Amino acid sequence: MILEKKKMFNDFAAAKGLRSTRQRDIILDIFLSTHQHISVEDLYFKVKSSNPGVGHATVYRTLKLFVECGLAREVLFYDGQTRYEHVVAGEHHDHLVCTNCNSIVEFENETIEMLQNEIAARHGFQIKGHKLEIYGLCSSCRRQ
Amino acid sequence: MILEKKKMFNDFAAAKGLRSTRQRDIILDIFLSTHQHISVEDLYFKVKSSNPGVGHATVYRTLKLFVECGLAREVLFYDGQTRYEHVVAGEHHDHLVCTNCNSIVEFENETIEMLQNEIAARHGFQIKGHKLEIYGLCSSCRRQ
DNA sequence: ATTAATAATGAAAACGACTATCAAAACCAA
DNA sequence: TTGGTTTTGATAGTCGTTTTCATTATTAAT
Ligand SMILES: [Mn+2]
Ligand SMILES: [Mn+2]
Ligand SMILES: [Zn+2]
Ligand SMILES: [Zn+2]
Repeated sequence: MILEKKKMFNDFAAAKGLRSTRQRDIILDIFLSTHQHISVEDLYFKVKSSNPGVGHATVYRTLKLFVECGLAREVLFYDGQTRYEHVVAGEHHDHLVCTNCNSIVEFENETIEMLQNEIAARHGFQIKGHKLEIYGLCSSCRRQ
Repeated sequence: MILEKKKMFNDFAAAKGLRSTRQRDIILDIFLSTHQHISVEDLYFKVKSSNPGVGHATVYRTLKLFVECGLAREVLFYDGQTRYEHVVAGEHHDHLVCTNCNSIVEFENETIEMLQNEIAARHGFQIKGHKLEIYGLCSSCRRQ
């Protein structure tokens, strides 16, 4: 799984004529070891803790490469920070976001996806992507 | 319609113990005269053109009051600017956004709204709001 | 009307996430 | 090795927005 993704990035880099660097390897390793919607800042701190030399800008730059090669997806939940999540091949999901504790639940809904296609078609749009987020209070925040 | 909305704001302000100011009246007038998803910057320039004295910060502050009182809704389409649109009582819509020319088409879909409620209920969420944006190429941008 | 308390304003500075710059370092093909 | 090219990281800059704070306006009480 992880090796597979590393290969994915290496192939992408090779095809693009990118050089192989220690920094990109480190950032990929650490990104692959994280779960769910990590902010650039958090990833940067994780990287720094084991590799103090790595710079801010490199983390930003490298995450964009991950998106370009299909390893990561940019997610924005309006706390003003860009987050990245892992792309799982053939999978797509949207998010329930708790406005109190910021916890996130992922969900999939075929019907909604289908309806979106219909809506786009009806308006002559060629869909490139979409963003569906449901905001509210998660079950544990409701109780308190 | 416009008088109704002005009353709405006045009532809100009174209930909140806000003072009535020339600036807030001006900004409300001009906001009510605009259409669809205006950015703070654009509204600020509109305000300035007839009332050069009004400050940047006041426009930002006042728009937040409009949202709080239910007159306006914040919309973010990821060009990095916050936009505001008019709230029409009892109406809700989502957006198709052209990634090429930035044009926006509004749509409503009962089924999707219903499915969102189901999804939230299934996960124990109490919905506060949602955001559904479909990104793609509009019909005229497709042709070119 | 005058006053006094307090809220609102606007110019300017600060903020925060991100991007650009650029000299130094790393990479890699020859 | 060498040398051309890419990448890096410190730092400065950008941009939308928020904060600060001295000044001004509003309002309720006199
Ligand atoms: Mn997710
Ligand atoms: Mn709209
Ligand atoms: Zn919660
Ligand atoms: Zn278009």
